[in-house]
Amino acid sequence: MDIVLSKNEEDYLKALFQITVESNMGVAGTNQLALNLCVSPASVNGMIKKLRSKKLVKSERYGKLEMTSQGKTIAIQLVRKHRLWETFLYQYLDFSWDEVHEVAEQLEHIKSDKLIKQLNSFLGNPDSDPHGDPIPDETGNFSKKSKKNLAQIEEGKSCTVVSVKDASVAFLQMVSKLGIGLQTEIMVKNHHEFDASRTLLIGEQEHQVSLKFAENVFVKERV
Amino acid sequence: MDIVLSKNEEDYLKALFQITVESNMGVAGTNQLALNLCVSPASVNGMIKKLRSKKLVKSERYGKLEMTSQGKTIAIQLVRKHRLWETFLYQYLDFSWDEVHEVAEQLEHIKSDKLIKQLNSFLGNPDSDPHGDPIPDETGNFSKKSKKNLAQIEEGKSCTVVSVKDASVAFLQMVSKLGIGLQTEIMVKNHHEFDASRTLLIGEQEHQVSLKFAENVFVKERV
DNA sequence: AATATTTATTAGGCGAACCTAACTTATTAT
DNA sequence: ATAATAAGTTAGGTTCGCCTAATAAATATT
Repeated sequence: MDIVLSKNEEDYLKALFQITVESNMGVAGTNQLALNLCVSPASVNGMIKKLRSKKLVKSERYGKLEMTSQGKTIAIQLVRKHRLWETFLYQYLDFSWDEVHEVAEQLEHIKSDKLIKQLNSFLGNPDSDPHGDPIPDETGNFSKKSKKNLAQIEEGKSCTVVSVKDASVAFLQMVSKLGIGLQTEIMVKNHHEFDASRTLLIGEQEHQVSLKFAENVFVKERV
Repeated sequence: MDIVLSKNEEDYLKALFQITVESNMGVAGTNQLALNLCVSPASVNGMIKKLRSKKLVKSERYGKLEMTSQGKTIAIQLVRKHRLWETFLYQYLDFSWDEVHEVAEQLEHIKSDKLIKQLNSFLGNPDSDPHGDPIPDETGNFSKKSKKNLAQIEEGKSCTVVSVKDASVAFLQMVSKLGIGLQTEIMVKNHHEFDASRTLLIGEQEHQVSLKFAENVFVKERV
């Protein structure tokens, strides 16, 4: 019943899942996956052949790659493990936002159902990781995405910066000039009707930012 | 500076360390190691060749296997990681005494110095694992062995059973008849001068056991 | 000392996962 | 429609860790 996959097989499934979800047609190409995994297209081809025979990927020769529901289930559980571990590292072991990923990448391959079940309850059934990304439950359901952009935060509420959209140098310069970094706490004082701009309270300082700016900053609401 | 070893190389070092320590001459044979790792002598030979070239094992062709101090250091750090993880699983994730090993066997191969440093402080710098075995510190020092046999426990002190010596059926039957199992708490009420026998308080019941019996039960002192 | 036995090593192969180079099929542009 | 480009596949080769079978060295026995 319980299929045992190698670390590599798992990595392929996870990457494939990510790509297929992003390309919202649920498909991906060989080269795309190769690029993502820093591996040659030939290697991908071989692995896909194997995953196909294990009924985790469905696709015909020369056709686009698509995952079976079983393949997706496995990938989602890997995401779950990854994000639970990130949460643990962040909350209990004093890892910073940007350090968690690398270690979680290793931890997610540990094989033990009990481990992940217990880790989950130890963490109090969290529904999002330190980056604000949602943690799917045991059955694979992502509740609601708890990662929001700054523009979605209501007046009077506070939030913590978890990431910024990869954007122009100008944007990043502006970000740092405002004193915004990862973990920065921001209180949204006002929404202004006229131009949808926002007044933010960052530390002791008030700043006025445009809607466009706010949409490029990702935050996690304070609970 | 920091040598990166494969999971297999690490497993060989750990097993070799265990064997060489047990054979208190600090040496081991190829076949012995092969037996321990459930692998053919030929495989061991190949790996030893590699470890030798990495200066982790010192031994000449056809000679007994011996570890270099660097090899030992690495092995001890693996033991440290293993036991810290066991402690974590046991104390925080509700794993039982006999479930921890298998998962710790996987977790000990995670590469991250910070992880183990933080895990250690999270656990409060423990000096022994749930089996009562000592946890070496960052520099590789085993403080004192905190695993004791029941006969070493002073009058009036309490302890918890962590293991029993592999022994005769008769002994094991006696153990279970007294209501002793893993995790059982035992209070040592008296040492009797006459025959060195002990009076134990197990739960509500008092029992009289011989010195020989007490020496075959391993316990961890209550802190 | 000569032989037998145990222990260590080499030789030759297999599977997983990687690579490069060459090829085929599909798509796009002229 | 045909040629050029992009995308997917195959072939042949590498490394790592494993195997079995055959050999060489060390140790034990007569």
